[in-house]
Formats: sequence, C-alpha cells, structure tokens
Amino acid sequence: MKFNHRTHTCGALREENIGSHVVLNGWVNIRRDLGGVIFIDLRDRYGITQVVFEPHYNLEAHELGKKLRSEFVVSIEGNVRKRPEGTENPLLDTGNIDVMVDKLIILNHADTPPFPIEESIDVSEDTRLKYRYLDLRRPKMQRNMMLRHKLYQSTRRYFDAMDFIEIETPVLMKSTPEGARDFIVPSRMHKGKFYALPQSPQQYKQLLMVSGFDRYFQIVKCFRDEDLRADRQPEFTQIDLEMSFVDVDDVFVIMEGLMKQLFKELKGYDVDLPLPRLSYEEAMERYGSDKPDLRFGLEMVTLNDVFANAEFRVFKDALNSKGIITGLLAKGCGDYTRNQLDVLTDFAKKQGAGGLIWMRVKENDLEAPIAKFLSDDEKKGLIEKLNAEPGDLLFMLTGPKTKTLNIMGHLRLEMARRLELIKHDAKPALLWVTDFPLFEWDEETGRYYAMHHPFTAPRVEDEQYMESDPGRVYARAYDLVLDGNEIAGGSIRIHNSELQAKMFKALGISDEEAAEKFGFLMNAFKFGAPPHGGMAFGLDRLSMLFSGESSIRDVIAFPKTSSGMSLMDESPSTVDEHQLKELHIKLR
RNA sequence: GGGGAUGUAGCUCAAUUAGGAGAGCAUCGGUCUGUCGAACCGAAGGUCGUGGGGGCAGAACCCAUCAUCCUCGCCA
Repeated sequence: MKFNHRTHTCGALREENIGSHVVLNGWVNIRRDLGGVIFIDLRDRYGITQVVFEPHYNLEAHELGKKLRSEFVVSIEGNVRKRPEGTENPLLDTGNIDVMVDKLIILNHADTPPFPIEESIDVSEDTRLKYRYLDLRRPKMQRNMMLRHKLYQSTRRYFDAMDFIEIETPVLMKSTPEGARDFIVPSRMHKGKFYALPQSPQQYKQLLMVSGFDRYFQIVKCFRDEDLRADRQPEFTQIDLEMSFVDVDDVFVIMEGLMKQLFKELKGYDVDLPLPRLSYEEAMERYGSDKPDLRFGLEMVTLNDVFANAEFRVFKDALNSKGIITGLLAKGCGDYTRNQLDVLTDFAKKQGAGGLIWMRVKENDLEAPIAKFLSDDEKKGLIEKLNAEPGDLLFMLTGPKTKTLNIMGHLRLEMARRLELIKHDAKPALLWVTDFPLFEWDEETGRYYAMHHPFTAPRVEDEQYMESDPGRVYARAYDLVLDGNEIAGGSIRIHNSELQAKMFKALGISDEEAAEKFGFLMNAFKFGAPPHGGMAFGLDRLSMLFSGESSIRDVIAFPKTSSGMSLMDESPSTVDEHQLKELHIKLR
C-alpha cells in the first residue's frame, strides 16, 4: 500500500507549524462525526492531533472519512490550521491547531477493540492481558515502558562511566540444589540430562571476578519456579553487578551513586547520601520487617524488660521461651470500637498470631481485658516505654521472636493504611538493611539454610563460630529497601575454597555433593580468587516504584498471571509427542 | 499446598425472599458544520465461567471443576 512518510509525529505540531502541509500516520483514537464535519483524534506514541474532514474543504476526503472507526490505521495529508477562536483544547499539547485533511489513506481496518484505548480504564486484568498488544497502546502503559527504557539506558551509562564491563552469562546452566526451584530444560543430545535456567548469574559473575574482570554488570533475565505475587514473576530482570577488591562500603558507594543518578534522571529527585542504615535486628524490632517502610514512623517497641518479672502467664511464657513481647502505639485510636478491634485481632490471627492484646489508654489507667493481670509498675512502665497518652490505643503481641515481630510488622502496615500515614507526596524512603544472619534454621528439615545464598561471606569476627554455633554467625550481606520494598540485595562473597567448604558443611552439603554441584567454583577459587562482592537489583520492582504502579505486571510488556500463564499466547502449552520423544521424556 | 475475594451482553456492573435477565459505556442505523467523554433518536446484542445434583421452578441453593486477583507457605 502506498503512503507517505510522516513529516511530524502526532505530538509535534504547534502554532508555528500553521500553514504548512504535513503528513501524519497513526491510529484513530476516536471519531466525532457531526454530519457536516468529522473530527478524528489521531494517535501515535508521541501524542494526539485532531484532524478535520470537511466537505467544502475536500469532499473526497470527507466521504472516505465517514468510514473511519476506532483503531483504524491511517495516513493523512493536510494543512495545519489555527483552530477557530474558542475551540482550542488546552488538554492537548497540539490543542491550538488542527489539520484540515486533503488526502486520507486507510492503511488498515480494525475490529472494535474489546476495551477503549484510554489513559485509565476500568477493565479486568484478564482482558487486558489477553489483548496485551492493545493494553500496551494505552498512554499509561506506553509511559511505563518508556520509563523502563530510560532505566536501562541510565543504568548502562552509569556503569560504563564507572568502568564496569557488561558481560553476558549463559541462560542454559547447571541446576543447583540450594535456593529457589529451578526451571529445567531437557537436553536432546544428552539423554536424561537437563539444563536449568539461572535463578541469577551468581556463580558466573564470581567466576568473572576470578578471571580478573574486576567490575562486571549485566541487565539480565532470571528465572525462579516459585509461586507468584504482585511483585514476583517467574521470569524477571535483574541489574546484576560484581566488584573485586572491595568491602561492603565500596559496594554501597557504587550503588548509592546509581540510585542518586536514577532518581535524578527519572524522577528529578535529589537523593541525600549516604543512605541510612539499619541492622537486620533493629529493623525487625522497630519495624517488624527486613524491608521496613520508613515513609512513616509508627515504630514498634520491645517490651521484654518492662515485663521481666511478669506474673501474667502469656508474658511469662514468652520470656521463658526466649520469645518477645512487642508493642505498638496507635496514637489517638482509643475510641476504636470493640468491633474494629475484633477485625484487627482477626487480621493478626490470620498472620498466625495466637491473639492480639489491646489496651485503651485512659486518664489514670489502662482499659483492657488483660489489665487486671498487670501490676501498677508494669502499667506505668508500659505507658512510659510506649510514650502513651490518654486517648491512645496500644497493641501487644507475644511469641517466638521473628514470627511475632513479623506479625506486628504487618499490623504496623495495616494501621498505617487505616490512619493514612503514607502521604501521596511522601519523600522516597531508601535505606540499607545490614548484618543479616548468615543462616536460617529450618525446623521441618532440621538443618540450616543460607539466608542469602551459600556464597555469602560471614563477618570476619564470626568466622570462628561457623562450625560450633552457626546460628550466631552474621553475614556480610545487605539489602537495599525503597518504601517497604526490597529492591536489591547483595553480599561480600567467600573467595577462599576452605571457607566455602566450611559453609557447605554447615549447610549439610556433603563433600561429594559440593564437589559435584559447585566443584567448578571451588576449583576456580584455588587459582587466585580476589576478594569480591556485589549486588543484584530487581529492575521490575524499581521500575514499578518509579512508575507509581502497585504490580510489576504493569511494567512488564508481556507478564504472566499469578498461576504462571500467559493469557495472550496461552503458554505453557502441550507439545507434540515427537518433541517429547526426541527429548527422551515420557509424561506420567 | 492453605485462606480470602471475584466470574451475568464486547467492557464495567445490577437483578430484594428462588418465580418476567437489566443499566451505563461500546457497537450498528439515522439526524446534525466546531466537536474534543460530542449531542439527540432508534436498533441489535446473553452457554448467567464449566459440569453435575436436589427442586414445580435456579443467575441465586448444594457438590465438583476452571480462570483471575490478593495473601500465608514458598521465593539461596
């Protein structure tokens, strides 16, 4: 089909173009047919321009213009004209002009779209995902994709300027036992053998350090076969980096520089450096989360010392079993009704709490079902410690430390929502969380797991406990948190094969298994591995937060549903029997 | 794997206690020369997610199942 190249985009024309003859190509956003005159909003990714078909101006074009419908693809030629006085549209950048059409070419017809292509639409996500190519035409999605593009470009510019080298690592790799479930790829050439898709390029980037590349980065797809969430997809994108001859603070400086640049270039916001740091313990005790949202206060307080001599059995049990008593002050919520408190109690119970203790703070007393179990000293201590005043409400939870703090952390977020503590224009809250435990004990399997990953270095002063008491070893690991979201995590790595062997031993991985699964890394470490460390950013989450979205699906062009399906192309799908046969696979 | 919410016209939703499937938008036709959420008049449009059950009668009740969203577990 013959058509002319555009002279302008649909967002370009202004009053200075009045009088010029132009060609515009784009989609019919909407048609307004007034009988004698037809207006078309012509759309491309740059904007919208109103084009006009008028019989006295051009009869032929007007006749053909009657056929236009939403989402037709057209090419028009015409003259830019100043809009008649009073008909300007201030909502459009091009709103002071319109284009009188001399020639219309319909490049393609379009079925009526299942939903309107508009800024904000009220359409179920299934429908949007099924017709994702239409959803992506919407200005909002176009903006999200463009912002993501800028995120890539700015990141690449930053790391290049900092002497980092972008190196691609394999997508087909060896399955590793630790961590998330692998996506598995069968090998046709090696019967019964499988590749795995990387959960992250962790081992490869460490090997690149052994190779002397010194500073590496990559924007890379990673895959984890685990259940999904609003902020988790089975395939996702990381900004991955690794540096040699560094300690924790060196990594922080690089990352803080990146955050400063990204915030400046993408949001026009100046981040104050250095970023605040919280230890894992402190984050848990004060915010009940290892990714605390610091856009608001509402801090939790550990009350163990207030109740050190408690008679009340619930508190006594908690203290005797090395548990925790944690409190939260809800300012001015003393008028919450029994019904509201029951709802919050249910909320806590759903998270796994035994119950939720609440107390209304009165002029000279505490009003609560459990008040009679507390001594006057305890009541006084509680009020002082929580800084409570008459009219306030306070919550308490008791139980095993991590779990209880977590539940209170959820309650903290819930109360923040109810009290609308997160202002729309709140300053972004960035912080480091440091000093994670190296290991996590798992009751079910009766063994330790690496909290970060098995290549994470212990703090030097804790190395001595690696064998005797792994539970008290802290890691040289750190997370970067933005507005209550974990957006990056990393660590200084083990670079010596003996320490790495100790690590595997603590994880209950036998020498044989370690040699089989990680032998190549252990071997590499014997040939002169520099001290190194790095980080990986969740680019999707970062992109989501910059776009102001609440799901990473809104910043991924073609995402999966929460059951891992692609509604557009209907994957995953069955394959032919002969494909399976070639792969030596039999379904059962 | 567990919990919660949802599923009715192309889209968003309604339908009281089980008793005539409806509205707005979109679509189609008509009127209309300055609209920009055009307006006005008219029309068409339904496997009530799917399968089964009880019942004179089901969109509604029961069972199963599928899908979507949120969430706990899980995510080194």
